[in-house]
Amino acid sequence: MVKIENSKKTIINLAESLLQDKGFNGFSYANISAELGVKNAAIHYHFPSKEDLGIAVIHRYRERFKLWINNSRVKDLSPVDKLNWFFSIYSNFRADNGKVCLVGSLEAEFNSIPEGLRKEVEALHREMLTWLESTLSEGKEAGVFQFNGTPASKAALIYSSVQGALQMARALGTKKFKDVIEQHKQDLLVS
Amino acid sequence: MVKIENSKKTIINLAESLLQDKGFNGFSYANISAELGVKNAAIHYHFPSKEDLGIAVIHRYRERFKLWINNSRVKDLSPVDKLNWFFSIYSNFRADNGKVCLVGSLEAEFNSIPEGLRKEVEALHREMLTWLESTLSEGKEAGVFQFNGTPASKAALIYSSVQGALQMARALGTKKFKDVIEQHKQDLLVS
DNA sequence: TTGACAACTTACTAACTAGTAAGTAAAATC
DNA sequence: GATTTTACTTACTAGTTAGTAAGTTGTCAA
Repeated sequence: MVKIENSKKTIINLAESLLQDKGFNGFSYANISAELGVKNAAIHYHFPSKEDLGIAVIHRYRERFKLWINNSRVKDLSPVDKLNWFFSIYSNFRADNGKVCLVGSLEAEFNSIPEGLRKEVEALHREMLTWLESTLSEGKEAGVFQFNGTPASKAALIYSSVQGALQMARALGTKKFKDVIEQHKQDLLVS
Repeated sequence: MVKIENSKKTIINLAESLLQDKGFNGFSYANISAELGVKNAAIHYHFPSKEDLGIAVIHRYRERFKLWINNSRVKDLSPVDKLNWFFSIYSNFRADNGKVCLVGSLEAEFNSIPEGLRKEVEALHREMLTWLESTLSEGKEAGVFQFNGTPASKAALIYSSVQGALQMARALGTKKFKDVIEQHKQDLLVS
């Protein structure tokens, strides 16, 4: 009998990677079990349904994001550095590896994924938008960001753009993604 | 024997709708044949493989986009109205019906779709970006648009944002999409 | 040392997937 | 009027999917 080390964590890691790579409808339990050298029933033991597995991936990401933004290494940054940190989540490793945002991947397939997973995606999206909004607000008040409109709609613009740009990078290359990030900075930063 | 009227066109219509709704890996030939009241082999007669069908959908969209932008009803518009026309493609009917951009849908699943389809998606994306870039360029020269950076990267920003915002609308509602469009106008238009 | 429990395997199912080969009916062409 | 072509149906396949029930093994606690 093959024992998986840190089974739950290892399975979630793999599922997260597959989600970003192939999408929810693009991977199967067989992909995971084959990779780990176990039978598919071993995956079902930990996550009875695919919906459970998907939810676990997003839930962990929500917890992680909450930890990040409340950790002093992010919380105490200047608004400009907070924004750079946010962009770096996607620039380092994701765009270069053809991976996309979990939220974007699942929202693209939103009408063909289970109900419970949709709720989880919605919650994550709201949480990330809320953080981005308050960061923009903070920066505007501090006089380092300039933009018209509300912080909420500017946050929605930036977030949706990052989401779309990661997908764009797959077809048109990483450079396009980096161009978009630079453009956001030019639009936003007071020079 | 049930005869489909305008069979090829009707099948492509349905496939396009399913693509925008469920994604490439989220629909099957059975969905289409059931909807039309025929057998799945009837669909295979017109489009031997699913890749063929996907390519046909994107190819038709490319032709349609080319016709639109070369038609005087769009070509002769002012830059501002061209941009409004572009936004209206997505505002009217797509965002409200939970449908997303074809390009976005397929790029989100890029690593789990057939090779030939990827090429077609890439071509469509390039064509749309090129048009948007030249529209932005035209508007900047005419003094009706204001933005830093190159028209190319501003075009990539706007396009990726529309793509992401359509996906966002599914989880967070249509209003969020409309906020993003308004924000783009505020960012861009000379007041 | 025993028993309980966790983490698997074995072996299976029912439903669905894209795709095919051969047959049929109606319409168009000769 | 005969023949060819188009657009389907019938009937099937091999592979994959998520999911389950029952059995096995290794570990840890009493």
